[in-house]
Amino acid sequence: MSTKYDPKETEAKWYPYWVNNGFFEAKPEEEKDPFTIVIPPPNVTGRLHLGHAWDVTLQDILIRAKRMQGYDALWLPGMDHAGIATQAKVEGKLKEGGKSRHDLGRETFLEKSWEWKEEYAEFIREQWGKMGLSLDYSRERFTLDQGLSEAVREVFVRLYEKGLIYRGEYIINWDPATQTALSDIEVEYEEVKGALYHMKYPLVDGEGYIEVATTRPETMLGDTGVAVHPDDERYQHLVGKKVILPIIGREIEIVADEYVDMEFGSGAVKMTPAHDPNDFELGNRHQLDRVLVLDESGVMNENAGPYQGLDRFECRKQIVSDLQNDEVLFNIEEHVHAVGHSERSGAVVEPYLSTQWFVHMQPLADQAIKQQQSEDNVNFVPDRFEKTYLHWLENIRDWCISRQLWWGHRIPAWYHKETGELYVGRTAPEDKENWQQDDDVLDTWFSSALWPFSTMGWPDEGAEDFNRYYPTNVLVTGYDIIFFWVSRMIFQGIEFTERRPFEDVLIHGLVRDAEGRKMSKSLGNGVDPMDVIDQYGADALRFLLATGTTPGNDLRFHWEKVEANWNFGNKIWNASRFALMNMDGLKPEEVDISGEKTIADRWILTRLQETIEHVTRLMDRYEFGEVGRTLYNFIWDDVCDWYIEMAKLPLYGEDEEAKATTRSVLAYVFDRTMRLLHPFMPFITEEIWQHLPHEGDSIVVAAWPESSEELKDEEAVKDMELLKQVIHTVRNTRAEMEVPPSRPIKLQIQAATDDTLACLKRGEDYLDRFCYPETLTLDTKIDPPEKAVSHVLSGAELYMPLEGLIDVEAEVERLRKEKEKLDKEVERVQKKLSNEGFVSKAPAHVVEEERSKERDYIDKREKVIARLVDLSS
RNA sequence: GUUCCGUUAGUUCAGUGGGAGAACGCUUGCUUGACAGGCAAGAGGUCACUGGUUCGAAUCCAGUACGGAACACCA
Repeated sequence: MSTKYDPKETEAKWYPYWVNNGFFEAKPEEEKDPFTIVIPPPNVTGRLHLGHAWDVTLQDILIRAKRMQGYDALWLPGMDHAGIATQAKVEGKLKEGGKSRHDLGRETFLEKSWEWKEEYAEFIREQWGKMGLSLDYSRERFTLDQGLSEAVREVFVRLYEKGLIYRGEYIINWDPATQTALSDIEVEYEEVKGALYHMKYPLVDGEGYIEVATTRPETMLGDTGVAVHPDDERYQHLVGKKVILPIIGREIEIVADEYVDMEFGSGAVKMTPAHDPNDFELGNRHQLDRVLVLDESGVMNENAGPYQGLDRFECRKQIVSDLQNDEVLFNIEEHVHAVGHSERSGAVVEPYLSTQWFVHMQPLADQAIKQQQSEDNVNFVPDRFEKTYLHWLENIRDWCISRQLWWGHRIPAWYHKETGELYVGRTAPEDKENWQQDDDVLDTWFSSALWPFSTMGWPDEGAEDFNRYYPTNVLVTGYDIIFFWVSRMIFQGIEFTERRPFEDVLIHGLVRDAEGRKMSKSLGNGVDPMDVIDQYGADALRFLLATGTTPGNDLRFHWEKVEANWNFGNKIWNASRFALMNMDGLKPEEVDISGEKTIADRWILTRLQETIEHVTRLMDRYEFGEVGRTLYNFIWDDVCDWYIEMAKLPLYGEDEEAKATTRSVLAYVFDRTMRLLHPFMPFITEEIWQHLPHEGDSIVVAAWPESSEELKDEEAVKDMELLKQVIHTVRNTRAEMEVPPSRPIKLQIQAATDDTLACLKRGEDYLDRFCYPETLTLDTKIDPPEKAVSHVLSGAELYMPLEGLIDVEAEVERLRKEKEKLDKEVERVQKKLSNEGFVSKAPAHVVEEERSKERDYIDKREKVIARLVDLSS
């Protein structure tokens, strides 16, 4: 074994071994309770980023721990076809060859898209492998698989038959770049410095004009009315009259509606029912015409009169300039407002009148809210995200689900070629030559909403996996997709399986760069997890991601932190090397810790039991950061810095029996520790575990450690406390007085009681090894030597005669300071204890603790004072 | 505008009603038979501010300031 840990070699070795042996496969036939997680399916568009890496690391930790804890653990992998994103990529590739999807035709384009999918799916699997994920590949799914597509059709048809899916002409969010409709949540609003353009529309009867304002002047071409508030005295006399729309010359009516805010602007609003959702509704109430002035690519159409053929932004410039010349537009005011952009293409989204398919959300949302109020609610971790979720449901709006794309689930609706009759069904009508299927596909999220059950065989409710593994136990995802995905899985799960699709939702944040900025392509500050793995290994990356934060919070990525975690791996590696070198081919059946053990043996075994308990408890509460810290400190501080150093005594000694026991303890402790750490750092723990005396084929399927009361030893813990204190004090004194270990000192320790003396005697060998004394005197009564440095510990006094080195004055000064410190402590404790409220109201054990501190401080102070008297005499 | 989150050591973050913690960085000393990517010993904090509850508040409550997020927006 090399003195440096090389993750590359180790990590490449174990993953194929795990997969080929089927360790990750769920086994429904086994007499175990199932535990299920479905992966949030990544888009097949490309590389996994650090956000994915974080998400899957948390899931892998959970599923590995549960597998070891004896569950039939299923972690189901899969990918999402990602309609818009993938189609855009494939189209981009075609464009390089100077072609559009229309040149290819629907079928050929889909063939190309499937090729893309196969290529990238393999790429993603490779990345999963590098991360070390314990996914059950035998159950891998893709949202466009036959089974999942069947589920999509089933859901569509059932919702349609229930009246919860409808088709109609409404204002939707239109992305002119990708030329498809979007749902409300696929639009991101950004504050933009724009302008408010004030215009005058002249009255038909020539009696002046009415003033209106807009942020999108080009839409005026589609105006079909002007609205004022019915109570607005300025305009009451104008209601019912008509104005002439400049440029177009259309006569449009002034209507009264309570929607209008009298305080804003002039109190009169131009109405563009084909290009604004509010205007659309208001237009319905007043039977206003709907005039579309834009085509699907964002270019002005034939209704735009002289502006036909101009791009929408070009048109805006032009129209502003023209209207200014005509003095229709008389004022331009700076105005900051939120402009919607397509989440995918980044293009400015147009509210656009269009015929689309929608899900009627209210009944589904009501069901989900009701479920959340019941005992079988979804447990959000941290729970504050439940509020986010409920707030969204309570303000639900209908979901536009049709997309003008080819890559996706085609809407199972057919129109009769002659009669135009609509048919919705699981399969095409029998006389399908007379019918034309709807060209559109469904929103990608429509299929991912079914993911927890469509992947398990639903709608076949007799499917084995569906019955065994659904509902799933926990879903892990980022807070940024609660609306997109989590909430939709919940309401669809309730509607179609009558159950919540998962018990818990573990929410994490975003990975940010070292400065706290979001990682983005435009900033170029993204970090590729595969680069991190290449440099430091997957274990280091995983440990960083698992321990970097608390649930729900964002995580900053620092390379230094990855490096620190690599160091941790290296530390484990070297500690294990030490253990293995001393184990000398110990066989599993030879591991025997029943013999007589040293203080260090008993102490480390106690610490191990505490660590097992603590880690197990924290895992169930998803406190991975705390687990990580607990293991880090146990391994580095307790095992490496103390236990290994102490174990060297018997290991390098002559007592074969003691040696054998310590070897066994080493084997025992390392085995349990590797298992506890395995979910976090699967590769290095497997590598080491395989070298240790072990039974079984892999640590992946080894049992989770259980703590044992019999191995806890309070006496050893007490002994260690005192010994560590003594050793620390001596080291400290040596460092301060600049006495190197090579220069032995006389060390005298006076124990306050026989018990303490016995304890020191038990640990004499350790004191000998760690304090480098020339002579070591232990007694209950010691004559303080002259010119010695002294330290008062709880229960013992330490004397180190340092002739020639000690400066009596400095020593007196140090002791004075020590006394002052103790004075303050005594004062503080006594103040607390003299407070009647404290003594009567605080819990008894807290009061007793303070009393015991008081005794200890007073005792120490007396001894310091006595020492001062000695030195000054 | 509503809701939520954050403010703790130089930096990144834990903690959470009973005397402030880790990692990294910094200082000093060590080629101690696993590891110098190591070991040992240190320095470093009015836990943002103001009130309140409590015997006791960094921790709970209210407000303020600053930073961030989500949702909703009046053309």
